[in-house]
Amino acid sequence: MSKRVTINDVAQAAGVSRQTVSRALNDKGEIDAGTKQRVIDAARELGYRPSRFARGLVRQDTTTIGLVIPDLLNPFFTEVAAGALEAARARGWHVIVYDTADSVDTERGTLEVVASQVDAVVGYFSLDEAELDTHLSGLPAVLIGREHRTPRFSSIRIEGAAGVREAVDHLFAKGHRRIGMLDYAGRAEPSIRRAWFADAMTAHGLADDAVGTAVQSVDGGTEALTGLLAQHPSLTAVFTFNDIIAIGALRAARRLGRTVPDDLAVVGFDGLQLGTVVDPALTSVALDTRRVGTLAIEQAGRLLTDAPLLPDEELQVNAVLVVRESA
Amino acid sequence: MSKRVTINDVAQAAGVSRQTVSRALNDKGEIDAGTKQRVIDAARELGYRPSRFARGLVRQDTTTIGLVIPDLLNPFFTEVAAGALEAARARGWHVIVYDTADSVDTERGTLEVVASQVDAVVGYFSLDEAELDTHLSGLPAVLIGREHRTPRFSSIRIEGAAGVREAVDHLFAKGHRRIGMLDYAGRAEPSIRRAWFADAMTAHGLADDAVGTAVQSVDGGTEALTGLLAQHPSLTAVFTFNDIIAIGALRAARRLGRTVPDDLAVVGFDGLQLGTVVDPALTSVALDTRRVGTLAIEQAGRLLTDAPLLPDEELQVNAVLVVRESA
DNA sequence: GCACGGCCCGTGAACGTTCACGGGAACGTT
DNA sequence: AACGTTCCCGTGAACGTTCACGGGCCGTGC
Repeated sequence: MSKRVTINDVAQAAGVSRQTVSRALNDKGEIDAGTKQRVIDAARELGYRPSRFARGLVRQDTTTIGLVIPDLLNPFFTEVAAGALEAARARGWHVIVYDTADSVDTERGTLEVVASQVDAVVGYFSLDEAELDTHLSGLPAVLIGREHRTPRFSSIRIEGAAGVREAVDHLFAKGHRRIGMLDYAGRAEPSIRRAWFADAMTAHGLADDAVGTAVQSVDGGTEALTGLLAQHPSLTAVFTFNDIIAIGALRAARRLGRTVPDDLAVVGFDGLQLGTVVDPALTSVALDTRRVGTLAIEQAGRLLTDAPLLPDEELQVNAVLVVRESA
Repeated sequence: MSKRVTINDVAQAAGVSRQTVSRALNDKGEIDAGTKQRVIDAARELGYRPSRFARGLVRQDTTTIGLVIPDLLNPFFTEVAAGALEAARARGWHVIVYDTADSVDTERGTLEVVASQVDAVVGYFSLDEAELDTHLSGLPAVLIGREHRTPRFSSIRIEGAAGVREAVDHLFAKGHRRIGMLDYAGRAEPSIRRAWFADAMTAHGLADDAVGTAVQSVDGGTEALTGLLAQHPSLTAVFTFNDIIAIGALRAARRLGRTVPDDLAVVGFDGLQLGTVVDPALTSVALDTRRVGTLAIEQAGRLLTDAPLLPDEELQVNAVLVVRESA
């Protein structure tokens, strides 16, 4: 690792001072066209690249955001990340992406280093707020898809009660009376989406007794629906925790000889682009994932400056039913 | 924006010197347990976070890589990005991701700023090497999926001739004689994959005359196959530029009443995970996308240190046929 | 002839942290 | 009593850049 080329090396090579080199390379003006060219040539000749650290130290302008997600290959997080990247690019900000590989330990590890690398952090975290706080040591943070309990944090809420209600309304209107659900198997307690579904069912006076759980994968959805239908053969429709599981359910239905949506209606959650490539296209309670990412970045920006924070009601993304083909 | 809390503020609050604060916060040792705790408390009290710029200036250890891709929502790039993130995490490196939104102007814009933010850059670029060079001003760079012409750059090659040959062999063995192709419509000249296909076809003495082009989307694939089959109804198999287009082709076949693979075999390229969620699962000439990302990061690391670069033959990812259900 | 303004360039200082070094106090050893 | 060790802590310097300021030179106007 040879010695670094500094601005002084360029200055010496061009026969001028530091400041003149700085002026030439930053289009500052107050410099003769001839010497400017001479400096530029010298810089290129020596392979000079300014140190981002030295530059960042004196001008406090560049902002870098950390984006922490459990798994970039999960299409939901991909879409959120894309939204965040777009919003950041519009502001000229930089985004360092951390994939925690669905591991709590990896999450801890990244949190440890993220605090010293970015100006604010945004993302999906699984740790509780107390531990987050100790790891982040005061770093501004925006939690996505999860309520914050302490004023220490800010968060982007996902509100799906109305959307799920819409979905059940839709199924009910189509004549469905036996509707099951495939919940997420990853946590101990039932999900909030499960609660939304229960509310919508009881609102219609329907029995809410056919519920299975699926792990987070297409295969998980396939297995889960197969099991659920074995237990409850009379089901004519099923609502799933998310689109990935729904796509697995689609496959299970086909393998069981049930055509969708005639023999079995399927409604997912998230509204991923992925739902449009399968056949039949997936009906889903859709989230504006791009907006989730955008909001998170926006709020992070507010935290970074003295600008007023986004009001609570804007920090919410509402899911709406998108009817495609599967229901 | 209130004044920044510096290490001196903490030192003053704790009644010690800079250095002692530094020792306490970095677990350096040579410090009394009591004062260490006192410093930590004072730091937390004041909300002190060390400046990454000042720190980076003096210890030259943290490395940051820029990853430039045209579109994170394109599953191929998502997988490459995931591979790169994983490799970077294993090394303790940070990755700033830039999505150029499939726009050459955006690519120019990011190249302009990327040089001053990262230690090396890796990714898919559409600009020619000359322009890349002027924008990057000496920044180490690894080009993915594209040959480098000048020693200025390094690159990761994608070699698919053998894999495509495998695919055609497979189709031939299954009795297919009329095999078409859907090439990429985005560029003026035919793609290299088109050439690989042509070679494989002539090797079997088959006519290579049924070729259409598709834009980069599922819908594009659907339209393109519909058109191709209208022109060449006798086709019994089709090879596509990539999996996205293939999935569109799958849908077109179904709409035309052709069951896959019996009435029409479909073979894609890339081997995306996405190909396993559609039905029938997509047979594809598969790339190890994770390895593409990993290699790029590895080579970037070599460029950054004095370690010897990866030999040419290792900088290549070979596609192999993965037979699933569609052919 | 002199003052003044514009153009071009250089010098000290500052940004906030870590490194290298030195030094005092307490303790034990001879 | 003198000396060496260990433990703990502080001070100058350095990292590489930009900012604020000052100053020389040349041309212009009165």
